[in-house]
Amino acid sequence: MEKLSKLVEAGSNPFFANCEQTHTSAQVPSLFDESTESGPEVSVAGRIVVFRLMGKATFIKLLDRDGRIQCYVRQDEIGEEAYSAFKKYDLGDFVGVSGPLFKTKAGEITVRAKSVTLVSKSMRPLPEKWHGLADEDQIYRQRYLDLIVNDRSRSILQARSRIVREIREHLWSRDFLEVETPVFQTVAGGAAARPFFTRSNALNCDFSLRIALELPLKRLLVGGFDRVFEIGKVFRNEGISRRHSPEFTMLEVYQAYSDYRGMMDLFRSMIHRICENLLGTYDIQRPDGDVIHLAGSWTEARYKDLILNKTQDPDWFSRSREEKLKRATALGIEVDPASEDFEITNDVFGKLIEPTLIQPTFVTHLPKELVPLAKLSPNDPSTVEVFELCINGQEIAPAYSEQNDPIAQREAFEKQAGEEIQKIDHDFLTALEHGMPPAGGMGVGIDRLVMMLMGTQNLRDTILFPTLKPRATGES
RNA sequence: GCCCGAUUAGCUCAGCUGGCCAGAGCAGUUGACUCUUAAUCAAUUGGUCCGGGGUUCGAAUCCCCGAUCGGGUACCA
Repeated sequence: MEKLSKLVEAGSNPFFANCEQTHTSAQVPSLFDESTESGPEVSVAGRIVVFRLMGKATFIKLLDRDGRIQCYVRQDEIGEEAYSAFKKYDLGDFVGVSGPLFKTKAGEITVRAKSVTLVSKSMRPLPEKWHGLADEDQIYRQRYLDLIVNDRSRSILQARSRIVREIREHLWSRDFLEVETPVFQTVAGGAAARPFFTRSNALNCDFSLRIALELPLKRLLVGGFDRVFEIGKVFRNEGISRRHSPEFTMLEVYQAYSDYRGMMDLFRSMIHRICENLLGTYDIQRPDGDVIHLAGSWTEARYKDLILNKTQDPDWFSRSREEKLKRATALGIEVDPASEDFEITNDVFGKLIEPTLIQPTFVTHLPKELVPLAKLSPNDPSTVEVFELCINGQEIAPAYSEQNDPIAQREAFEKQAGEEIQKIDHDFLTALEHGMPPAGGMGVGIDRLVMMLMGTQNLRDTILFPTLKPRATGES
């Protein structure tokens, strides 16, 4: 603060200044010619994150969008007056540095400053340079500080953006149309979750925020857009945890004249593309040391077989509700005693099987009660034509052969609405009655996908600004 | 929602069997230093020990209430 007013008194307000950036920290090393031990003149710019002053010469490091670049500033090269002004710069200030390249004794390619310009002053100190910022609350509340000092956070969040870009390019290249559908919905459908509500003054009515993208996208199938996808935020007013965020990003894809098996190929090829173009590996290291192998064609397993295998009970599915309840409890899981038959079985799946599916596994033939929007399996009408892809012990992507029979769809909705207090989207049913082509559809939780690919343990590490409780008072 | 844990300088943390002034490193400030890599060396500033109440001659430390955060758990096809 005092420094700033001194600067202004001295007639140089840094906030009026700007500078050139011809290259980034990542581009500079490739410009250096090892044979001549020299490089061209460059202009780099960034925030000072290292400041090592040694009398009449100083090393600084600038942080730009690609990382860090070292600069060497000498009094005899920028002049006495400029150097004494430079010495007053602080960690955290933004500067531009221009000059040729050289290699230090330690072998680091460095910009030898011919000029240094202060372009923005930092009036608050940076977090500790060695330990970085560790306070989790502050990491999320002041993400900008986290990004400055914690390289891991930077790379995860940059990777997220690049992953989404690969997904888009993959789908574009297969002639999918990217669309945007409404966040405000009169009936929040396509999933079962408590919605958030908001109000329109102009229309004098209440809206839910969407909990899924599904129903509007299927209307587009009816309308003849037979390959569509959307990447967007959905909102669920439920608990927050390491794996749950109230707003999160979904990809939903619908492809007519395909089915859930087509979605398998689509998703696998998408992940393989990311491995190849971005990660440079098909093996993902988990924090616990396990490795997820994404190469190849991935395992398939029937829901029923997984259950029978886990319960070690060949008669599981013919047992009574009470008997299942007893046995599930004996396996060491908590089950709501009021649960329906299929819910008990699904608790066994969710609590005992899913967490163990670290390697990619397509779980197929789910019981129809769990999935009201999918087609029944022709061979076994108690199951549906779907897969639930589990990787990293989490459900990453469910996909269906989408239900396009309006009568069957209405029945499934009514059954669901009877159990839970849920409204039926009648307009969607009307749309189905106009005819929807057979289609495969898939939903992908982008945040969880990034979590898996980046090997992080907390969903919030993949979200730039996670939802937090507002600060009670004042500012720091 | 419930159960555990945490909260001390701008940041990272120590101190917690109740007892001389609440400490260190980094950052800041002042000085020395023309190849540093957590630069080094010397000096120095900085505290509502999360808030409130209680026990006690005495509380950062023990007890109660509250706030915030984290972990687990529940809800979430």
